Amino acid sequence: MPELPEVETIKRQLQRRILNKKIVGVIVRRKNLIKEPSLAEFKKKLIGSTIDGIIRKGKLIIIALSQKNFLIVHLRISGWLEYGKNLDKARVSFELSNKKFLNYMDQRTLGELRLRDHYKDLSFVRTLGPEPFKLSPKEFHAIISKKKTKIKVLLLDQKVISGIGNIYAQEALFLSGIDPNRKADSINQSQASLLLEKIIHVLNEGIKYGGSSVDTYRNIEGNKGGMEERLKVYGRQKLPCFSCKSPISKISLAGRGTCFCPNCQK
DNA sequence: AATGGGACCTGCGCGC
DNA sequence: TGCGCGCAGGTCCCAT
Repeated sequence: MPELPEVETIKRQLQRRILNKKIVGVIVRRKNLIKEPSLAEFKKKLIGSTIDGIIRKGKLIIIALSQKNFLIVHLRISGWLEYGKNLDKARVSFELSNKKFLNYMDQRTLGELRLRDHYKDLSFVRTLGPEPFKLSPKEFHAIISKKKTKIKVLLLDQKVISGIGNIYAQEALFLSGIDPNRKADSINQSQASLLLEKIIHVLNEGIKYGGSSVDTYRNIEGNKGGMEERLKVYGRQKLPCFSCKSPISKISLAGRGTCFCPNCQK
């Protein structure tokens, strides 16, 4: 999915486009994406609501509504939001008061939409770890030095640190010269500081270039991001490392493809 | 506690 | 061309 930079890009565009608009209609083409409440309640409560604010928590988009409830969108792997015409391919479309539509797109339909009175009590939100931007190098080292799992797997654990996904984890490890197989507790303070710095760097680059569109991801205008062409290791298996020219390896860690340079990352 | 596998889904590109 | 396979940005759940 959309990782933190993609979701942040969406959030910023939504703030420009849909703030203060009223929802006047809801078209649900794929019912099982609506996790709560019932489909009828979902539509009934949404229609007539005004969009008061857009919040991002980790990889979640939360749309604050005038009737003191929240539309919580988890894009999972292949979701994105597209603003404009009513799209037939959209899984869910929200009709707005300005005759435009906010379309929930999702090839694999693994995403989740919820309408709730609160979002902070959602278990996924409650257990969300801190975002990298908020951590000091010392705090980050303290967190990872307590874990024996592989560092790459740890970076993907939203309960430990939130916002990082499979692309940016690989990029940050490459930039800090750390082998994704390393046990987290084997990383010393100076390496942890470098890793945190690179995590923040790649996330900020991702935001700056509007996210990575390696596959389905689009921003709300339907355009691709610009970050995918700046990725250093993701998807570059067998190609020469940008730093040392030796071929990039690809392995599987916790069921996720993982590219790295065995020569540069120790 | 850590690890691996499968589940949830659709659709693309590849080799045969 | 058609078909089967592997793979894809996430997360949860279960067994070992």
